Amino acid sequence: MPELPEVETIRLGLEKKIVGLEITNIELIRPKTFQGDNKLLQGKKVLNIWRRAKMLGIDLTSDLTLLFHLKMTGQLIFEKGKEKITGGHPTKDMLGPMPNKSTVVIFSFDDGSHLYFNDQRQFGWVKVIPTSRIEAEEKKLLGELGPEPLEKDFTWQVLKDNLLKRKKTPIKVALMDQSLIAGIGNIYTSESLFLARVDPRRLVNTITDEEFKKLHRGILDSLRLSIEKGGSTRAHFVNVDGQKGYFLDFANVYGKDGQACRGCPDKVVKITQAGRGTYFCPDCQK
DNA sequence: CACTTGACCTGTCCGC
DNA sequence: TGCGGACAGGTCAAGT
Repeated sequence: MPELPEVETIRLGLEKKIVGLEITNIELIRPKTFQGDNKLLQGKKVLNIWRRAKMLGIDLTSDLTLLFHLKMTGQLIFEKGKEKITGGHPTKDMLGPMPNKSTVVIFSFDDGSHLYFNDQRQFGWVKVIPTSRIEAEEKKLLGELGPEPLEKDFTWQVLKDNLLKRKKTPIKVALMDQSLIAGIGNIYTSESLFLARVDPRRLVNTITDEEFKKLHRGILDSLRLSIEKGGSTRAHFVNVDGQKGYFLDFANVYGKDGQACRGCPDKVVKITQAGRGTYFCPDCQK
C-alpha cells in the first residue's frame, strides 16, 4: 500500500490527533509484527510524528521512537474511544468497528482513544528504536535510503546522479529502488514516467538531461497532487479517520490498462517489470 | 553486477 | 456455487 503520499497523509493525520497523548497500553494481537519491548512504552508521551521514505516514526519521551513500515496493506486508524457512535462515523462507515480481523497491534492512550495498526497481509512491522541514534545510524536502523523527493535540495541533477548508479536498469525499476530515491513505489513511477513522456523500459543510461528534467517535474507534480487528494486508494489505503484518498481519480495511466489514453487515440498498456505491473501509453511515452 | 523469481501473508476477482 | 490461478500501494534473500 502506502507510498510516500499515503504515508504522508497518515503522518499529517496523526500529527493532529496523538501529539501530547500518553500511551497507557499496547496490545500485541500478532506479536511477530512488533519488534522490541512493548512494556518500555507504558507512560510515554507522543512528541512528534515524522516520515522517511515509506516509513513513519512516532517519537516518544525517554528517547524512544516507534518506527512503522506499512508495506502493502498496513493501516493506522485512530479512534476516540469515548465517543459513542451514532449513525455516521467515518471509521465505522468505511471499515466497520475496530478492532477487526486484520488488527495486529492496538495502542491505547490516556484520554481513552486508540490507535489501531491493521494489516491484512501482515507484511508490515513496527519496532522500538532509540530516537537519539537515528540520525547517526540511519543506514542500520532505517536501511539504505536515497534523497527525499520533496526536499528542497532534490534537484533534477540529484535525480540524475542517483539513478545513474544503476546505468543498465530499466528506468521504472530504478525509480522503485529506495536506495536511489526514497518513497516512490508502483503507482508514482508509472504516473511520473507518463508525465515525463518516457517509456518505462528505457535503460537509465539512455535518458537525456531534458528527460531527467521532465521526470523530476513529473515526480514532484504527481506526489504533490496525491498528497492534496489524500493519497491513492486501490483497495486498502485509508487515512487515520478511515477515509479513502482520491488521487487515482486523477491518474493518467496507473490501473488504466485497456482504457483510452488522455491525450492520444491509443490505449494504456500494462506490462510486467521486476514482477510488478507497469502502466504506460506506448504512443505518448518514447 | 544486473536482473528475475520466490517468499512472506490474506483476500478478492475472474474464468471455467 | 466451487475451485484454481492471478494479482494486490513492498522488500528481502536466493538464484541465473
